[in-house]
Formats: sequence, structure tokens, C-alpha cells
Amino acid sequence: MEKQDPPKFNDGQMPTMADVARHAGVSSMSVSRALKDGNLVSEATRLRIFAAIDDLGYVLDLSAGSLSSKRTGFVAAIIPSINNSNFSDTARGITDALEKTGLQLLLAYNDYSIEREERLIEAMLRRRPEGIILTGGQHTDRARRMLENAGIPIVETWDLPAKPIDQVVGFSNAEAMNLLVKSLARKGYQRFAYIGGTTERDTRGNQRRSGFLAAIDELGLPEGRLVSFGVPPISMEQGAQALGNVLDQWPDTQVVVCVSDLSAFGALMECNRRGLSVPMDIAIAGFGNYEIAAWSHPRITSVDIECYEIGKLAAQKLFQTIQNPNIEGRHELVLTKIRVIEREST
Amino acid sequence: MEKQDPPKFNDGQMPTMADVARHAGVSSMSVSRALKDGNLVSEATRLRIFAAIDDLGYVLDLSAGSLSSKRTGFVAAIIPSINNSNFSDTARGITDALEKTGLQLLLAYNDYSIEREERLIEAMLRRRPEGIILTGGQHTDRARRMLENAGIPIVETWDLPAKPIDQVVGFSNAEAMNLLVKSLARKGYQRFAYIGGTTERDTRGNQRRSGFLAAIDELGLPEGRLVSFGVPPISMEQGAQALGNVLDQWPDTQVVVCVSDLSAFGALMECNRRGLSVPMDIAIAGFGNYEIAAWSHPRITSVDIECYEIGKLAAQKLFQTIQNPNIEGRHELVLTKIRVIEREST
DNA sequence: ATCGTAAATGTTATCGCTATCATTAGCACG
DNA sequence: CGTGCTAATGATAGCGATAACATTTACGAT
Repeated sequence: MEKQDPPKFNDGQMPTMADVARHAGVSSMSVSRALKDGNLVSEATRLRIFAAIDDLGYVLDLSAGSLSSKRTGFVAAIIPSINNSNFSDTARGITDALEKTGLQLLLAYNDYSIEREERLIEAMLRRRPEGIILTGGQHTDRARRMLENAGIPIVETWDLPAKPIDQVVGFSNAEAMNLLVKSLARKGYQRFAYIGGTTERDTRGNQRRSGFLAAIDELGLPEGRLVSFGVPPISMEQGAQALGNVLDQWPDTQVVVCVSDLSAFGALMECNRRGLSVPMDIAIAGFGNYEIAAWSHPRITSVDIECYEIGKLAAQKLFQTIQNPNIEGRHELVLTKIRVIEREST
Repeated sequence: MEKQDPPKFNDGQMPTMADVARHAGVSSMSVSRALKDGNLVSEATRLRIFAAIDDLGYVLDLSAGSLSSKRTGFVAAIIPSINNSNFSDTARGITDALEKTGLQLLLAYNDYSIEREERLIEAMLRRRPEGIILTGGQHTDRARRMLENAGIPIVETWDLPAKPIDQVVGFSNAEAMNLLVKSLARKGYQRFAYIGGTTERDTRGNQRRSGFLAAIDELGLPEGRLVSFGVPPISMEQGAQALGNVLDQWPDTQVVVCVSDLSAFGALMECNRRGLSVPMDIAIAGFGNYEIAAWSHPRITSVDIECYEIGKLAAQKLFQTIQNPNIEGRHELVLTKIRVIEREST
């Protein structure tokens, strides 16, 4: 067995694979093989190699490897906010599904801004991910172009984009909200108010508002009262303040529907403060089925949207497409379930 | 001006820098320069190059670049859970501080497991981050060794490790809890209970419990009542159940201190359900100053721990050390503030 | 014109790994 | 014992960028 790689003076640098090879008396190719899949080298050399690795404290350099293998071994995901348990549930779903595939996740958040999303997409593409998972279907033109040119599978989640880039795993926010309103109407509520965010940034919030208005319209109920409050994500604080607005403007409101459980909770606590009993004096419903909705008192009626499942399915679909880009049904829309959960607050 | 790179047939592959160079009639070195810092090439060629980039839809390949430049341009961070707003605040602080440095963040979470942390550290080191931010000071031996050998700056956050690996930005969880208990004692409470997680995994939780016990001891109060409930992070549900345990075992408890605001909230809501008034019948305090503590009704007394600041400072310190490893005061401990926030629940 | 200096650009040689092909060793079989 | 096969290993040539050095160009001063 000959040493292949030329001797090299190693001045405090990290050891390379060639160092390991020399130390173990094999070629660096054998080291590479041993590291990738132990079965490609004999047991004896494998042991020798791992001993050398241990001796030198060697750590494989993937970025060098991926340059030659054309596989970077990671996928990128962008969520609106890391600080929102709905989206971080999706991130967990992605991580969990990815774990067994050997792919790593590079996670970033864009603060609900598609301009920030564009910058993130560019930064990520520079690292050559093998696939990308996005939240929402709205992107800047340039982002769209970059994604289309990237030549890798893309999954858009959480929305049903009018013009999908590639693959989609999501649900209709409008329909989900529509279902919620109808289920409330069935209980006899008539005068509805809606609390949501101000700006156009949060497309999901906007769709929920449309769904709300559509349902009111379809049911022939009195006009829905809309309160827009603050930039998304609207928080507990804003939910509380918005509830004040509702009561000031339309004191006879029977039920307040909120863009998310967080604002619903804020509204609920504001009712407590004002001595209003929920749902007797006023009913409150949220969206997203956050932990808080199930454990507040009273528990909050909400819509469950399987956030974890969205992430898991998106990652699975992405992985399948990475393995086989021509897979059957690549472009089939994956619809996740939505489910109204009635609780004590309505 | 001569074309440098040999013509190459580009069969549906992504364009490379050489393609751009050919297209623009310059050498690829000029493209590299234009992309790195526009001032290194003349305005005319810069424009020509960017036109070519646009034409071809070229995206720089950082992994190729970092192989030769020895700079990967990213740092890694590991937090216990992405689904906990305290830690995701830290992640936000890191991202924000990193944004202006040009470094990207590779974020991962370890589910409070140091074994998972070890695996993550290895996976990350394989991508050659320029620095690593960790949560907590407890690591497996192998993880420790890998980190020490990596030759990059490390920042441990959130704890004050007995034996720091490199740099530390954190606070004493024990002292923070100690302060909380003492401030409650000052209001006259005497019979304390503590709700926390079961296992040894959550080192911060354990330290808080120690701080609780130490304070009780120092004040000479009746023995603290400990309820351990579930694996961390303990949730609203577990907080609610644990409160039941406290009341069953020690009905005369005056104040319940919880390992986090989430369990405190669960406990508070359980009191509401049982018709107990807080703080009249029983007082409740949490930890972490989550949004929920400020907006629940009653508002929950808590300890603020500047999670965002921890992330921001850690990233700043890391960046300074990356730029100048021999910087003055590299190993100075950075202590973040802790502050008891008294609210209506106590 | 001639020179000197700085700015702009090009050339070459890696970076650390893996794909690919070539070679050698090991072993069953007639 | 040679043949033919498979398993194990080695040699070589990049992957796509940048560092470092070399060269050319531009332009004012002499």
C-alpha cells in the first residue's frame, strides 16, 4: 500500500482528507469512501481510517465535497416569522421529515416581507440548495424568475397560489375562514366583526378577511364590521385594542372573529378586564388553533390548519422530487385539512 | 480585451462564472471582482458584466468561492427549541445583528437534547461555519472536543457555564429565580411551591429550581414544595395539571412559582376554572416575560431576561472575534440583565 | 515624447473533495 | 495453474470560484 498524497507541512491548519489518508496509509479516495458508506472499503482499512480521523480530529469538509459531487445536501426554507408557533410548527414538520433523508435544513424568516424574501432567496440560491420550501404564493417578479431558473424543486406552502411556481402544499385560508363563520352563524350569531392586520403584506390574513366577507355575504347577514389593526402579525396587544374599537363603534356586536388566536386571546383578555363575559356578552373566535386557544379560560373556538403536517408533507414532496424530478404527479396540489374547533368562547 | 475561458457547451446546466465572463467579453476574475465589490472594475465593464449576469440568469456559487477564499460567510446557531418565543427571540437577535455583517445564519434546534446537539454540531462543522452560537453550557464530551478543535470562535449563551469553551453571553438562571422568590417574599408570601420539568435535560430549568430552593433556604421560609411535571419544555397543559397537584398536596400554598410563563399561564387558567381568584386565593409567578404574561388577565409576574439582547450581543461578539481573533477582552463574560417584573398575579 | 504611478484587467495555481476510470488482489473453477 | 470474475484500492482530472501575482492601460508630470 502506497501513500498517494504528497507530504505536506501542516502549519496549524485544519487537517484535510489527504492528511487522514497519509496517517492511515491509504489513498484519500479510500477515506472518502469510508466516510460516505462504510461498505465500500474493507473492514480493516475502515478501522484504520477512522482511527486516523480520530487521531487528527478530522472533520469532513462538505463544501469541498459538494463542489465536486454537485450535491450540497441541504434544502432551504423561508417562513414569515420564526416567532409564531404556527410557522415554527411547519418548520418542525420540515425538519422531522428531512431528518431521515440525510438532507439538512437551512431556515430563514422574512418578517412577512416579500422584498426580504427576495433577498433571502438570492442568498440561499448562492449556496445551491437542492430544493426550496416557501411560505405563501406571493413573490416579487425577480424572486419568481430566480426560482424558475434555479432548476431545483420548489414547494409553496400555506396558500393556494393562483399561479404556482412548481409544487404546492397548502389550504385555502379564505375557505377556512368561511367555514368558521358559517359554523358560528349556525349557532345563531348574526352581527359579526372581524379583527385583522392593516397592511397588504400578510396575504394569508387578507385571504381570511375575504373568506369572512364572503361568508357574511353568502349567508345574507348584516354587513361585517372590519377592524384593521397594526402591521401583521397582529399581537395580543393589538387584539385587545381592536376589541375596544369594536365595542366603541358597534356595541351590539355579537361575535368577533380574529385573524389569529393570538389576537383572539388579546381580545378575550380585554373582555375579562372590562367585565364582559365570554361568550354570554360577546363571543370570540380565533384562527390557527394555537396552544393558547386550548388552554385559555374560556377555551377559544378556532380553526385547526395542520401546520406541522404542511411542513412534513412539503418536505416529503420535495425530497421525492429531488430524487426523481420526473416523478408521477409532481404537480399535483396537496391539500391539507382544515377543521373548525368549537370551544367555550362561542 | 481577450476572451479567456475556453468555449464550453452548456447543456442545460446552470451557467458558471466563466459563461458570464465569455458573454461579457472579460475574464472570470473581473466577474468575480464585479460581484464582490463593484469598485474593483471600471464602470463600463461592471455594467457589461451585470448585463451578462442578467442575460444568463447567473447566480454566484458561494460554495465554490469559499473553497478558495476559506470564508464560508455563515455562522451556525443551535437553540433548544424553535417553538419557544424566548429562544426564537434570541434567534431574531442573532439574525438582526448578523444582517449588517454580511454573515448568514444557519439555525437549528436540538429539542433540549445534548446528544442531538452533538450531531448538529458535527453536521454544521462539516459546512465550516465561521463561528458557532450555542444555547447553554452543557455539551457531550465529543461535542466539546469538536468545538475546541474547530478553530473558530464559539459563544455559549443563556447560561454561565462552569467551564466555558470560549466566549459567554448569558445570565445566572439560579440568581434570576432567586431574585423573583425574594421579591415575592418581600410581599409577605411564605408558603411557596415550584412547578418545573421532570428530567435533567433542561439545565436552565434545573438551575432555576436550585435558585428557588436557595432563596427559600436563605430566607428561612417553610420548605419549598416541588412539583415536577413532564419533559421540558413544560407546556400550558402541564402547568394546569401541576397546579392541580399542588392544590391536592398542599392546599395552603400561597404562591406558585413556575419554570416559565407558559406553565404559569396554564396554572393561572386552571385557577380560573376552579373558581380560585388570583392573587387573592393563590398567587402565581412565571419566568421569561413572554408576551402572554403581559396580556393575560390578570397579568403575570415574571422575570425578564432580555432574550433578544442575548442573541444580539452573542452575534456581535462572535463577529468581532471572527474579524480579530486576538481582540482585547475576548474572553470577558458578557452578563445580560435580569429584572423581576411584578404584575397583578402576585 | 518619456517616464512613473495607479487603476484595470488577465493568468495561473490552487482550495479539498469526489467521479471516473484504471489497476491490483483475492478466490473459485475446470 | 491459468482463467475469469468480483471486491478493494489507487491515480487523475476536474468541480467553480478566488488569491496572488503579472501584465496592460491610462494619464499627468517632466
